[in-house]
Amino acid sequence: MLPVDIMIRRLRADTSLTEEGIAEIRSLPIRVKEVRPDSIIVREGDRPTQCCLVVQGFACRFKVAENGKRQILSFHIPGDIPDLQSLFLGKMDHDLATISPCTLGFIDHHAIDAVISKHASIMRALWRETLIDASIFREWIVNIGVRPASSRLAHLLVELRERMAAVGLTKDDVFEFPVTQAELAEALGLTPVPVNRVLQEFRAARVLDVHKNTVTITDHAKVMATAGFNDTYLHIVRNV
Amino acid sequence: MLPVDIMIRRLRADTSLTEEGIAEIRSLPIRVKEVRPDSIIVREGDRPTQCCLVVQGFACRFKVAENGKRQILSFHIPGDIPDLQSLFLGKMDHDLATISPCTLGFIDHHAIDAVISKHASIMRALWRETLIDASIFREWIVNIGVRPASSRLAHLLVELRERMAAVGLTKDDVFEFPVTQAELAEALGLTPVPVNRVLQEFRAARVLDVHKNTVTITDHAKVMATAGFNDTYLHIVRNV
DNA sequence: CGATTTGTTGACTAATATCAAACTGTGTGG
DNA sequence: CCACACAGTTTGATATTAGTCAACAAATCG
Repeated sequence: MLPVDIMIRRLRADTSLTEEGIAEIRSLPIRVKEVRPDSIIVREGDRPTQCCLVVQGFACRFKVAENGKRQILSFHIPGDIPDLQSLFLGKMDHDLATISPCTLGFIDHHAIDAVISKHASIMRALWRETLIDASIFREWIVNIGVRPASSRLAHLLVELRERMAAVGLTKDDVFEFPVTQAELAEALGLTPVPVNRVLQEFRAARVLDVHKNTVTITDHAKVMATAGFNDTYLHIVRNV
Repeated sequence: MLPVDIMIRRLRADTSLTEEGIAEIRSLPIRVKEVRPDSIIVREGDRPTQCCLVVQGFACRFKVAENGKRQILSFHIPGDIPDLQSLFLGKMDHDLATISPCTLGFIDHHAIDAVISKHASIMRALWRETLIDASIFREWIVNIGVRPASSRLAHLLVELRERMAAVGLTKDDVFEFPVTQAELAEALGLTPVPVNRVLQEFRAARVLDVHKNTVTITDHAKVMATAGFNDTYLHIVRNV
């Protein structure tokens, strides 16, 4: 599979994308790079001239607050373009980093500019991606704002399951998740101790298991109920 | 001032917007409506065919979680188009409501579609607005995730001050803020009791005062420090 | 195989939530 | 103009959740 294929697999969910548009995306020049885990890709304050496509592996965006605490803002899986917003927001307001070893594809802003000017269907599909990105942030605000620790964790894991499934990266209810408990804590507005305790409860109750970089959802109904999960916010279009 | 002027005042911050584009925006058909406080404008699950411009007053977006708790996702001030995302995300994933009495302007999706297809500069300016919206969500995740109650409150109020200032709605360090303590709590992932206590501390320390729908920032330096505020995420372009 | 990171555990603390009541201010109708 | 109603704010007491600290165990990596 070519690097660009994962991007197309994602964008195809947007039915307004034409075959001509897809062909155009295929012609985008992408510089592929292998990157070690825990490497910073773009830093707060940078003015990127390119966007980064996650081809393989996990990445995340984060901010470090004035009190030194790090907040993870999002996890990114293959098919995501986590810094697409840099196309129109000159300066990065947060960092982008790898979590696991990653294959990344870099696409110049001016190349993207050229295809969106030429093909309204691509413009729409990419704009839509940034809107879904925002929708996920909203759900994270709800998650951190009003849900107790166990629901937060369940919600995050179900969200990842759904997003991984949408690009074909799940096997039933098992998916790769190379994220430490400390990172989970930073994403959920918790500390590692309660994260560990909730994970153990889930394991003991045979609800789900996070082990060896892999999430296994055992009791699907229970996880969804604990999470209070409603997938509307992911705006996933199922091609029926 | 025409309803559309507040929108233009906002979009002018985006320097890529041409005079021709501004003329085009002026020609957009806008249906103006006066709306009572605490009215729902669009509901989760709706499929809007129009966008809503806040001309006067305060609005907010929120979600109600499965446990019945309401999380306010954003506050909206004149010049904002809080449901602009509905242009490309068919179904609303949250509610939009007024907080104070509001003047709202409704613009049909197809009218917006028409101007963005015709004028790339308008497309960019509007896309950019949705990206700033997302950037503010990110900062809210940080705010709720890692900051203590007093910083959260200070941060929210400074953000509003900056955004109000950007559309000329502040008078020195005083601005209108018709939001109850209970609503503040819902926006900050807190409950009304600690919100009240923090506000009293700020008042006693002559740092800031929230009274009669008005925020008065008394000790600017102290508020900024307490908030750990860095305005990068607002992506405000100052026309020097 | 030792070094380092990650996960686990227990005891204790701190922050915020919860509950319930009282108070204040504002607007309304008699 | 006053009494009342109502929304919003303030207060105190207590409960609960999650944080902190520190030590150890297990897994992973060169």
